[in-house]
Amino acid sequence: MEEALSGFCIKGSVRGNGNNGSTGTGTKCERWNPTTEQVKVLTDLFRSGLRTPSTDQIQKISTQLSFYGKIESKNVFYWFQNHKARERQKRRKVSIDENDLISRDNNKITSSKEYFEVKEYQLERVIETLQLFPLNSFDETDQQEKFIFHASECREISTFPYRISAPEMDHPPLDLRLSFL
Amino acid sequence: MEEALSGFCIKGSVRGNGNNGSTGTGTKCERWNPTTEQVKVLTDLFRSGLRTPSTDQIQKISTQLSFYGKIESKNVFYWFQNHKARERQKRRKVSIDENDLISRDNNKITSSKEYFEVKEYQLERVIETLQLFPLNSFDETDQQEKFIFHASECREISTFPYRISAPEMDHPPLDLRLSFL
DNA sequence: GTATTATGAATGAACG
DNA sequence: CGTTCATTCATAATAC
Repeated sequence: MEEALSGFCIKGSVRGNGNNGSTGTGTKCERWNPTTEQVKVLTDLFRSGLRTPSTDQIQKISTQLSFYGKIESKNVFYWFQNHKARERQKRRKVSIDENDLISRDNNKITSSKEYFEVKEYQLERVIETLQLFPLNSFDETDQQEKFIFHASECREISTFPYRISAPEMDHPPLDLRLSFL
Repeated sequence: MEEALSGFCIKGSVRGNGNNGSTGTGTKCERWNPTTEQVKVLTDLFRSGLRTPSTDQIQKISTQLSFYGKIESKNVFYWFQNHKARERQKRRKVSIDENDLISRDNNKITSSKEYFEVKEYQLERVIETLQLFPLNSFDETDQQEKFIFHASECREISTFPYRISAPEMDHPPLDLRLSFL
């Protein structure tokens, strides 16, 4: 793969007050580019029910996939994270889109336009072909679906959950003379 | 100060009062997007040893950082939580990726691939005399903001956000027999 | 060559 | 606190 050495990320953070510091670092960060075989294996694993592989699993997968090309554990990690997230995202969108037609009488919403992938079937936990992980590989219980509807937006937490009133003092005296502290 | 070079960041980050005014169901409350300065200050505080700021400190920090842009106490709180957690995670897992490749040939590959490892900024010097705004008298001089500043450019962070602590035996048989492939 | 899409990577927010 | 979710950013790949 040729290197189009032009990849310098510009995180143009435009803000009212923002003054982007110097970002003139042409750091070339190359991201992992999975091979076809790697993607295939990962996809199969995913379809087999693996959603959130453990560290151990990730390492094993990474090791195996390294045979097909350069890869790191983090790539596997991210891959699963993204894949899972995007599947949900897609399902959610479809669901919302079809939300008008659905009737409470039939819970089958297979009329989605993208159900090809969305359906994904309820992977059963019996994947003999993937004996790689004898452990609780598929304990994700993704079907649980977690009804975190969050109002679709984002919860506006007025009082955020931190209550550090306790004299934790896990940090040194910290002179923190920040002129304000 | 030159202006933000990039015209990107289309994410209409209205940093007003969360009033996006998105027509329709646009009740989207965006998440905090720290400015470069804010990140810098927070990073400095963290590097100075602050790990779990008290409520009071959070308040003060937030107040000060609000000068650079919209920010809330909860943002500061979360920032420290995330930063601390991720630092730890990164450190726990380092180069297990190579661990497998380098077979037990007693041949330590140390610079063959991009499987770099942790940046290893073992600072954590707990500077008691921290100054929030390092005008120029910041104690440390070495590890300034080489790579830890992953907010404005290509972050070449190698480690990934999940812990791997398993002593991990060499490399077991690995029954990844995806025969169906 | 430019616009769009797909997706790797990053991180704020929040859960358990 | 460690882990997970959701959203966003950046870029390789691809369409136009």
